[in-house]
Amino acid sequence: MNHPTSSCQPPSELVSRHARRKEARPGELLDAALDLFVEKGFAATKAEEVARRAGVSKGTLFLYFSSKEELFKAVVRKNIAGRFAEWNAEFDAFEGSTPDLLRYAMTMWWLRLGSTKASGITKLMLSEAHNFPELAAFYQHEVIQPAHGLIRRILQRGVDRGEFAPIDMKYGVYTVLAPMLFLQLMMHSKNACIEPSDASAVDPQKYIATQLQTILAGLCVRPAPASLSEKLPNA
Amino acid sequence: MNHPTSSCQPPSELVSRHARRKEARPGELLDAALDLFVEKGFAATKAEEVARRAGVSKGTLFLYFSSKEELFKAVVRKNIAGRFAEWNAEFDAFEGSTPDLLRYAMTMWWLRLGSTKASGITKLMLSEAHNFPELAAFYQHEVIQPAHGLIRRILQRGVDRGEFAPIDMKYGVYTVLAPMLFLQLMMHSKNACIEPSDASAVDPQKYIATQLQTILAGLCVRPAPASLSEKLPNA
DNA sequence: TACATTAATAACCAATCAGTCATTAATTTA
DNA sequence: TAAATTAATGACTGATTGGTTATTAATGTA
Repeated sequence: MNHPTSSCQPPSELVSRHARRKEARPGELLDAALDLFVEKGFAATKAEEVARRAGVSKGTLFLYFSSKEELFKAVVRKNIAGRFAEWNAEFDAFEGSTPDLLRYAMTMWWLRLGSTKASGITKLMLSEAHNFPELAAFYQHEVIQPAHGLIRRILQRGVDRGEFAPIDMKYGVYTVLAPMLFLQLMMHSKNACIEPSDASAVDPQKYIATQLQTILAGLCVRPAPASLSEKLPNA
Repeated sequence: MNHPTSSCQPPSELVSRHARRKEARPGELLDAALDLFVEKGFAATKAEEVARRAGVSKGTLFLYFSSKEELFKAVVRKNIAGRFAEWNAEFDAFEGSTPDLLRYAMTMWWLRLGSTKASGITKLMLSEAHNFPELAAFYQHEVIQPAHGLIRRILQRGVDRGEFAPIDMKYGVYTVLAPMLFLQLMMHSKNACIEPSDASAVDPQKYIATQLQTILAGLCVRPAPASLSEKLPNA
């Protein structure tokens, strides 16, 4: 009766250190792992530290995840990869114009992923892919490809409906992805190494709005809402 | 007479393993270290591997550099930090218009740094700064601050001469820096994790040219080439 | 040639850390 | 309550690796 099914962090010594909570452990371990992976990277995160943060011993971690790499994959699945199906369905069901769909998609991306801890995974993969080829392959297959596919389908929808000019899809996808990538890197480099220590941060919402404007100006076939890219004559 | 002062890598067993080449060692070690740091990151690069690539034993490495961190600092000094004085002087002596100076600066950056191995240091610092605070501080002081200063002086020159509209310097510096950062990240992420495996690379020269176009359009006070930033009415 | 100097080596040490396993104890079942 | 089950532990192992040091040998000098 007094066993702590609902308390995430056992207050102190009130709860036995051997409390059995089979259902809650994996989720708690995954949350702790996300925190630490994003904060310190994959290689630099110690299994024991993840366990400690989740309130269990290292042995328990390996009871639920067979290795550190499997733990990482589970983190990626829970926070990123596992959501593409839902997003695809959502975008398929979208009724409005494709410019609106793109605006909606980037806004949702920011709210659901970009602004959360999980977006730190991007920076992590960028730098550690080389040292962990199996994780890189997993990430490529479970995240990069679905993401590109999703953006490509949005752009294709615009072309098919005559809203966007026909374009080289490869570059189109990049145009959308690049500012998202940059924003994530800014967010997860607080301490130094991009900004001089006294700089104040960029406002993400404003940055996204500006980028969207530019992207749509480049894509749209319409009266070209202030078509920028065509009239930069000098040099 | 036959002692190998000029051969970088002793061909094979022809040269004694104890060959004494005090002058050449540091340079060779620095080159090997740059290769490996850029390829695998700081933490993942093993001291012994650096030594082996330079053709010496691990002991010899620590004879010339007191620790792995000092080795890294020396690499940064040689390849990046040590060049700012020269660049500052060069830009001070520049005679032409400030748009031309900016074009010149970004082109030179690409030729002398951006396109070289050394540009991989940027990605490395971005991801490992958190785990090595002393290196982060060093890099901040020796690279980030001089770089921002250099760009700021170029922009200020433009403002002072009436070529650029007065701007918030902080944002101006970012506008110049962001595409350089992005290009470096693209270059040093060949394998995966940004591009889907079948994508072909972006052309850096073209990318820089395009970015310069956009940046100058935004900065110049001239016929105000379609002043963008003022007419973004909707949220 | 004998001796001194020092560049270079390789065996070694101590710390770190992913993953294992014998043991403990919470819970269930009889 | 006693036996059986299994969640959880933490001491342990083996591999890795930054850094040290006693030894070796190349070079200079008398």
